[in-house]
Amino acid sequence: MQKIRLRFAPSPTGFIHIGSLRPVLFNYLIAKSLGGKVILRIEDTDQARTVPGAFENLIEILDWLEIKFDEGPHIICPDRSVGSGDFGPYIQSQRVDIYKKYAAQLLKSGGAYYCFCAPERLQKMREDRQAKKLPPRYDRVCRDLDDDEIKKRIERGEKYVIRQKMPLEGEVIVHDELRGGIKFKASELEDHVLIKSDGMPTYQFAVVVDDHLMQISHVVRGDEWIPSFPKNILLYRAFGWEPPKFIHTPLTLSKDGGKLSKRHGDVAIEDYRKNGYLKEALINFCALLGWHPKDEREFFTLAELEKEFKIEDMGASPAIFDIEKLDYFNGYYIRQKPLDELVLLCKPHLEKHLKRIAYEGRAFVKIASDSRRMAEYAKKVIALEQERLKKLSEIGELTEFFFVENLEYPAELLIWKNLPKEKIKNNLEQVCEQLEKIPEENWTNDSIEEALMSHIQLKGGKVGEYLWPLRAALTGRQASPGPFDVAEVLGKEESLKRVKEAIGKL
RNA sequence: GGCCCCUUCGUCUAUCGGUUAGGACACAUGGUUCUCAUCCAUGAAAGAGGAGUUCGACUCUCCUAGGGGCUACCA
Repeated sequence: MQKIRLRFAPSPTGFIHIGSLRPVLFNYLIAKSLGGKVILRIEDTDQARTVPGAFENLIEILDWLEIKFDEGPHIICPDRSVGSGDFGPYIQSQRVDIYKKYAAQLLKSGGAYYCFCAPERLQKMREDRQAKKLPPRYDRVCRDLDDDEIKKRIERGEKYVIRQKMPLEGEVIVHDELRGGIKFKASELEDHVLIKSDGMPTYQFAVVVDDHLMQISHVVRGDEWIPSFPKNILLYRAFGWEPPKFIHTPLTLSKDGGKLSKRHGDVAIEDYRKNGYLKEALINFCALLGWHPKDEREFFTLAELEKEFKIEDMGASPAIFDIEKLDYFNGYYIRQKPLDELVLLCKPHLEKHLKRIAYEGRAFVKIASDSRRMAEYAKKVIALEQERLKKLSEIGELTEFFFVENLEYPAELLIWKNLPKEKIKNNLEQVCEQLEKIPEENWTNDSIEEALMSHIQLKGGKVGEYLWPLRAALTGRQASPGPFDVAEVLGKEESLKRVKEAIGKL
């Protein structure tokens, strides 16, 4: 039986697009669920588009997602997700000799031919044909050059490419695991370039050679490749190779149904990480785009997906990237996080925000400027906001009032349901009195709650008449965690200070 | 223009010829010791259109429409 081997084959042309998450993930999940291997191959045959650092970037982000590869380019750091393997090199620019060898084989068997047409001529030819509403395909002028002429022109130093020789008639039926047979007329196919004039292979040629040599069993790639699918299959046939199974994943579209582009928000996976999305959320969300389990569960960890993923449960229709659902998953996974882990995750975001506050020259509360107690304090603060966080990046803005000393808010914020100012003021004074009575060592949310609630009951007042002004005084906000929790974290001294400030405003 | 892919609530989707068309996000309403959030309950919300096949079609076939992709010596 054939071994299960899948590959992810990105081009190092920049960041990894969020739309590529689906092909990577599905490659990985199919391999894992079938007990196979995943290979990382770098497709850098377009030298002009290759950008420095993109490769490292790629590794870094894949690593972050915890998508590990069994084989791939050897890189220095051994702990990283990419090791090496027996089918290298895994970087296409290092495999040109291999492509040349196979191109020569095809030339000899008549599956390919030399073409000396100048790019300028081709350009013009395409324009002419387009003007005549003809498909702008290569006009095959070099298809039947005789051997002597070819030899002469090569000796003369003319530049050439090698083109694949397509059948002139008949049809090619290719098979996609998701869609079944797809029919193409051979006459619609172009004699496309296999080897460019700089000696580099085109994608079309390199994938076929590499996938065969690397013994890939399933090709999972975006469905933008379907149009060139028959050319790939014809190449396999020309070589007499057995093609792997093909699965074309549907595209991920933007909210308005178009291509996902910068105009609609972030497109790089890296940006999502920067903005406080958890990999768990990204993976869970993405897995459900085009895959669905037999039952109605919807929360899946990577490990669970590795076990449960099935090709049969995949769909072929395109999906819209709905950031609101991603946010929901993100909030869910943030709530699930153990506090210590969450603190670690929030740390860079919080620090960034506090740095900005400091830069603006605003004063911090005592505890926040005490580096010894700060960590413990921040942890308590984060605990209070955990269930309110949708993105890690929100932590700074959300918890600012815990750190800055002078809250700025209008006096009206303290008013609860049109109650007169005097009444609110009086209530806050009562609250203040009650809080004063709680000893420092007994300053916990429970005892604060008990003290205040029994007082309110005694007075026969409505809870909101006391608690809303208290909370507003402590936080300076419309919305926040509850007043007892906030008071406990703030400490007795700071809490009383804020209540008194509020009284002063009224 | 040509070729190809796709089409169930606004969104992600379940249904593999017979269902009150199910779930989730978002939305609305109510409840949970003040607000927000969480959590719970409830509600509104869908088979693009037209022909067939069939006792019966969301499900199969065809046509139309809409959306998307490809059409390079880019991937």
